[in-house]
Amino acid sequence: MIDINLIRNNPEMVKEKLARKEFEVDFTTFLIQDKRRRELIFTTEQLKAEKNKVSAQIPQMKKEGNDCTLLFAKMKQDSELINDNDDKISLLDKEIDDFLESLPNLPADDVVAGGKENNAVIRTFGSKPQFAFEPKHHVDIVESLGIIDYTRGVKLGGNGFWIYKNLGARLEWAILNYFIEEHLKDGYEMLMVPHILNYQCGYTAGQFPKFKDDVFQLKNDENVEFTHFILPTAETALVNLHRDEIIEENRLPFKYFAYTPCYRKEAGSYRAEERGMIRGHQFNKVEMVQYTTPETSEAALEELVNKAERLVQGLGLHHRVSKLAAGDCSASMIKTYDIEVWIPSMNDYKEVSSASNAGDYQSRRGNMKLRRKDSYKLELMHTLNASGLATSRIMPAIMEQHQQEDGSVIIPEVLRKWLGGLERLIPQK
RNA sequence: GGAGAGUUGGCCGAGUGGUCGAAGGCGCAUGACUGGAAAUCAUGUGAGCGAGCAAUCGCUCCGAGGGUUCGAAUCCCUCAUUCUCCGCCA
Repeated sequence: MIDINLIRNNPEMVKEKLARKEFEVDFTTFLIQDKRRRELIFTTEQLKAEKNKVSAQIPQMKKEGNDCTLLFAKMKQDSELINDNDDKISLLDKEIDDFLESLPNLPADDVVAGGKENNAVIRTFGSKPQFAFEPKHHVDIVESLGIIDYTRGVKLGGNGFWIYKNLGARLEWAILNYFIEEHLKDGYEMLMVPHILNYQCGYTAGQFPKFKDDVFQLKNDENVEFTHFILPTAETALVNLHRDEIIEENRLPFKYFAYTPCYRKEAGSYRAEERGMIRGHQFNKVEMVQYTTPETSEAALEELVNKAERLVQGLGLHHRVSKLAAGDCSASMIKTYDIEVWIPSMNDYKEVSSASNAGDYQSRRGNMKLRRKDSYKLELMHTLNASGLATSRIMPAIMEQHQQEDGSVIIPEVLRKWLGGLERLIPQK
């Protein structure tokens, strides 16, 4: 949610910034409704003040034995008028809220306008591996190594699921261990969170109501709207930890991370080129989240993207970092960096981490505040998140970038301690 | 799944229809006292919304939502949640 006062005071500026996110708005109706709402509140509150005043006199009058019948009749009328007005106000509230929550966050000033085509690569690590042989697709590699079972995954869960088996499961776990260990070194607090979340979590994160059909919804009664869903990313949980809380300024920043599987419907997004584990209904991810003061969130974003990048570097994978154009940032975010790893078979870079600053957008939706040390004033916190990392793109990248002519795959050094020192995966007969 | 008891301000806790945004205590802040601290004393100490340049004023909020009433923290209904006991279970 963006600040309603920004729109009241400077609708043109907000309109211009949203346009950079390729979002067209017209504030005419909103501004009229907002004005009407405030007028209604003003007159209704005057009525209430009068009512309260009279109410306070009633015990005294009764004590003195006065007849209150006429007074009660008038009070009843006033109460009905107040109720009518309150109904009108809540209707306006709802319309205004619906409108406000449909607006994406404003992009940062240093984020360029436009869509995906305006994303800018800001740095690159390593270079595209050159193969003296015909490199294989990761699906063929993992099958020949016997570390992923697609067929049986589909048998159990349907299209979009797979099974890590044997050294595949251990490699996946090693990757996650590696991420966890690095985050602990950096002083991030590890959390294990519920995988089933209530609706409000999706709302605070900025994913609902717009993207509520992208998650697996849970409900026991066909006739009611769902109240819970399976988390699509740990961000949805982590960003709700401090919902409806006030945090003393000097306790910030909070730095958390959590490993969870991520469950997504990914309806209709399948393409042949994304075969394998590039896009599944369930994938593993370690997610980082920070809660900061407004003035430190910029620096926190750089810290997060650097952390994520170091993880990819540690695995020796060629990748690049892009700063997204406004229109390619997700709705809640003011600025986003993507880390994309090179997938030879796709001849393309695929996202392994997205590091974003949500500013106060999520905090406003979730009512998350900080109290200033000196002034005791309340302010909205800033929230940031970054994957660190998703394995579903990392595993293919390792398979393809580290593949050898004999069909084996070199295991990155940093992972070996969790695999009993194993240096390479060998094809099964 | 069944039965019972709770949910009040940063925390503890009183309050069962009327002047209660809410006693009392703790904590915290400021001041006095002190060489300094402790103790003590005094004063202050929630959030949201609306009006106002501001000082300030008004409205709303006692788990959430609805209802009864002139009037609800207090009565009724629904839901959430915590605790205790019983049952079932990985």
